[in-house]
Amino acid sequence: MSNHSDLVQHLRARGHRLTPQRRMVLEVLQGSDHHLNAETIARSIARRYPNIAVDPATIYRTLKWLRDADLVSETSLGQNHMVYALISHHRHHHLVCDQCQMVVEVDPQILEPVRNEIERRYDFTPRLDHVAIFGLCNRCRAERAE
Amino acid sequence: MSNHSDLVQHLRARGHRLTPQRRMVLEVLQGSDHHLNAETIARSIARRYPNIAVDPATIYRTLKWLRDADLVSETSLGQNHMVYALISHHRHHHLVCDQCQMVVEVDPQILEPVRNEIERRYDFTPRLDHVAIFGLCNRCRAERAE
DNA sequence: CTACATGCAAATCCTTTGCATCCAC
DNA sequence: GTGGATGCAAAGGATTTGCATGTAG
Repeated sequence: MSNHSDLVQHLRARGHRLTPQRRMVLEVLQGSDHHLNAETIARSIARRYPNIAVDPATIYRTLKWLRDADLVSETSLGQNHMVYALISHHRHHHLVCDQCQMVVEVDPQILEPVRNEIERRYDFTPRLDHVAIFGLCNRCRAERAE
Repeated sequence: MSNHSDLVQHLRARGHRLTPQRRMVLEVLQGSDHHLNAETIARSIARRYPNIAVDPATIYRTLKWLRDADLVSETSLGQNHMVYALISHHRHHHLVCDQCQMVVEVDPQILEPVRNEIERRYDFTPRLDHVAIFGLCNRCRAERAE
């Protein structure tokens, strides 16, 4: 389920109302393969439809609605805002630099051994879909070494 | 370096000024082995010293100062606030159940392979001192299966 | 003494909410 | 037609900042 009409159908089938605003937010999320915050989504819509402005409150309400429908992930990358992405997109984790806030996407495979260990040793099912790992990037590490 | 006077010495040696407020924040952080947010720290101080109130702005400034001195970690656990903890050599990770909030402590060794991979493949130094992994515990998983 | 830390209040940023109006179904 | 969605403005919570005052060194 990755294209627009599939998603629309899925939502309709669950009795959700499909407004132009909701379609536009979905469209932006589908057009991006990385995480977006509410403001970025609003700007994307404004750029694509220069004569339309969707209210921030509506963006936020739409995102919560999509999150509650399990279609969108809501993640904190340690910045002062949440970021959102369609769940149907490939899993990926993030390295976030404590100092310069740079974000690097990480091969999801890297956490598979951890998943297995946690399931085996602790009988716990970890939700490792979007994990943020904080630390220092190479540039900032070098900078500090001085 | 885990007791109060050691920390104080360390900071003094670096030319930092040690005020009563800073000592109190340090004291609270040393008295807790889990992550605290600014408000909780303020309340702890108020409880311990009923006639003193440290301004929130001072708490935040102190925490940034300790973070910049690499004595305290500043982490986002996906809530709307940051949490802080002394960077100690006693690492511990936690499994947190999304449903029943149960918390289990996890062998820190479990993340060592991840640390190595991240350092090797991404030239990034992860700060894996207090990682929270969310998911479902065995009880809640069984409950959902019904 | 002096540079730096504090308290206080106001400002900021992201996000949520109340309410009248609007529109998808 | 009607319940749910929108826009607007105002409220909210966490955090930051400006500035006068206080104090650690």
